[in-house]
Amino acid sequence: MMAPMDHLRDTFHAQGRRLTSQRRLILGVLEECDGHLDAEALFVQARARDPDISLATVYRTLAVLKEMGLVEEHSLGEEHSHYEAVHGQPHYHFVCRGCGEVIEFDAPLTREIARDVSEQEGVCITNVRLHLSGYCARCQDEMGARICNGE
Amino acid sequence: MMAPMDHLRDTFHAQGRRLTSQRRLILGVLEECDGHLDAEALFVQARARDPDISLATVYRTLAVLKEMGLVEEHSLGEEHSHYEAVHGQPHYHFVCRGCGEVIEFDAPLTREIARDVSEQEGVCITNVRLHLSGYCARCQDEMGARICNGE
DNA sequence: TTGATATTGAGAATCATTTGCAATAAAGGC
DNA sequence: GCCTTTATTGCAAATGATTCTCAATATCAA
Repeated sequence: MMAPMDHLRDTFHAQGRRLTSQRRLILGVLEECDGHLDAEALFVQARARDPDISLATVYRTLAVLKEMGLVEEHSLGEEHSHYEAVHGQPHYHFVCRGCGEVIEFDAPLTREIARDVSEQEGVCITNVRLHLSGYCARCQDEMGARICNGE
Repeated sequence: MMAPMDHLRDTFHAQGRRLTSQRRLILGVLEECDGHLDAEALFVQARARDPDISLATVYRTLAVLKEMGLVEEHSLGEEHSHYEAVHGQPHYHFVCRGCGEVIEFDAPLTREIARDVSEQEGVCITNVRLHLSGYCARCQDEMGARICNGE
């Protein structure tokens, strides 16, 4: 049971890669739980459906998917990386320092910034990452709405 | 030989911390070579002046300085962290994927973005990180100015 | 000077991620 | 379908960055 024309397989073949059940699975998990999973969480999810899959394969597959542009890697919480299936619109992240919640948003102004920097510095920009952190509404309540402007 | 009023010492004492020769040294190195050193490079520089200093101390000191707001940590090249002494103006980074050069710039528009997101999502933002990557002018020349909009 | 304790150096420990290698399984040709 | 080639996998060992343990040391207040 697979799509009439197997895009995915073709995408892989176009680069001399093979579409394996593990790769399909990992990409699938990443698309369903569309949040921002780290390698370990992804591994757990994947292993639920294929008990034999290995963590090394998760990492290797993530590297491949990233190289193919199907997945993005984020260094959100400072520590280890999180991965997310690429869907379309560019978007950025806010991470709550309290509870870790991730909020995605778009900010058209970044394109303007990129253009400015590109002109002023003579560089060409292939990637923009904007990462805000602070406290979400809920966490602000819980702590009495103080804080809000220091670090 | 130290400043008439030893600000630094006071800053440390105000937080129940001690100002040691190692801490002074590390902060010094970080301020002189004002680039973006990683822990290892910093360690090498520091050891040139104090052969007994340990890598663990470098990490510990960086953590302390970061906590005190005297130093910022960046995850520039994806891999390991780089550190930079905080001077004043907020600023962001462009990293060349070719040669690794880091260009700093300011972008007042980020404040606008932060304000927007803050309002729309009800969050409070304590930190903004903007990280551009691409190819610097030199690297573009070397590769024939192609590329410039993929990845 | 002295005592209390924050900090250090050295090395072991940890964590995330990568790699070597033999076994396995896609894709292509028959 | 059956074979062949070789990309991919699983496992375990290796790596690299960072953190921790602990006894020894140095800073600072009294």
